[in-house]
Amino acid sequence: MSENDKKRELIIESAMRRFSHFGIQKTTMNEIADDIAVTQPSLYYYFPDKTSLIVAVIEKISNEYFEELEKKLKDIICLKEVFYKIIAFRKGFVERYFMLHLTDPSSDAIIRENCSGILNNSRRKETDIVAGFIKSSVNRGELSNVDPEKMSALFLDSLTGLSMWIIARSEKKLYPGTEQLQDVEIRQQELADIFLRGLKYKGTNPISV
Amino acid sequence: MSENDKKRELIIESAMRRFSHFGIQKTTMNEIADDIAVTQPSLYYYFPDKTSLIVAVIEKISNEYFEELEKKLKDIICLKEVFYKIIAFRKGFVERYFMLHLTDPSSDAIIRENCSGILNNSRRKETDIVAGFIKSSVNRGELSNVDPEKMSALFLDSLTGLSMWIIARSEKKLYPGTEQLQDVEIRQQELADIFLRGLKYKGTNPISV
DNA sequence: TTTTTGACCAACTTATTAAAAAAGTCAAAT
DNA sequence: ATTTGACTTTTTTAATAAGTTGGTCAAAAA
Repeated sequence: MSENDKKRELIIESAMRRFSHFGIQKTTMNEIADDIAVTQPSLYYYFPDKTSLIVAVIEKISNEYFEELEKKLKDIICLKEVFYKIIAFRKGFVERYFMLHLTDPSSDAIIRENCSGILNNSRRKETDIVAGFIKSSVNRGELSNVDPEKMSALFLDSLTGLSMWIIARSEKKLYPGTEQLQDVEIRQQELADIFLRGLKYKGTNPISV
Repeated sequence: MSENDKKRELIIESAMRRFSHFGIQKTTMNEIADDIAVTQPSLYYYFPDKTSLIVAVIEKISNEYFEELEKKLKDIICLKEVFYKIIAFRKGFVERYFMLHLTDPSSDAIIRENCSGILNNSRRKETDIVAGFIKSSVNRGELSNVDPEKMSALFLDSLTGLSMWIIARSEKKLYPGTEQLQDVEIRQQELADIFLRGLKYKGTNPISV
């Protein structure tokens, strides 16, 4: 890694810290420059504008997400364990990066407009990962013959939606409280259980599908 | 119904029309007064302030919701049919009252602050209704022994969350488009199917619960 | 050549205020 | 009991001035 790249990283890391603590709007290029003891114009040597720095940060966060997630899921095959690990991991991620409002409809327009591609890719990637586990489970004969991609997307979107809705319903605060996040995790686990077990029919299926 | 009550109703109906078309903020008491050909002070004879009119409107909408919903669900016992009817009904409801942003975290503060009780009650009531159907289904031996209240709340919250998330992910417009609402319905139906059938295990359950 | 910086400008926010519009009141009329 | 004209108060909106931030550039430093 060249000196140049190192400095770039330093800038991104400082921006990441400030963005995730104060939010993007409340972070100035000068503050980031001060953090790493250079003047503000130096930043513009590495990033043409603030937007591209934001994009770089979101990209790094996305990479970090999958790096850590894949580490967590390594050597796991049990689908229930996979689901629960993802839920727990997402909780930690929300705690860390809530201020970025990455899944929030009322997020900064700048994120929606410049990072939708990254976020869409992330969603697709996570869907693919979970789909892989579902597929394995199907192949092992544990699950009925379902469309892994579709089920995966439905599961993950339902998790995200459930989280959004629970947090939206709670008193609007700057950060979701510990109990709220706890509640989100529990309800998401319940939903995971439904996905795994469903409302099992006894005997033959009385409801035509 | 007294003359007084009739006029009250007239006011509420006009407010309902304007609120659901233009939104609460963009509707003035004068416009409502004009609609029913009285002067603005007359409204204040029936409602002490705008807030109480808003509350009355939300209350009426909530009542209308359950009245129509219970009509739709009358004589239905098949749980799948119940789920699908609710999903279709909610779609129509979102179309009609989207401008009120009743489930939106970025909704008018006035709604959050004054109508949270009504909205919480509505949520509880709908949960109870669905729980009743689930209970019946359990009693008929169609479903395994689940907690109907819990399952009902989980199902409905997941539906709402999924809807929020799909609409949030789409291009932010004034109104969600027809295709988006269509997509929401389809995904919600898929989720309903999961709740009904789950990812069925073949043979004995290999995943400990 | 690569990187950094002081000095600068332009674009965007925030604060302030004035004007307009809305909410809300009340005594008198119906 | 209900409605209204005339009114006051509160809230929004519009305009604009002051300050901040994003962004540029030629020259200096490494």
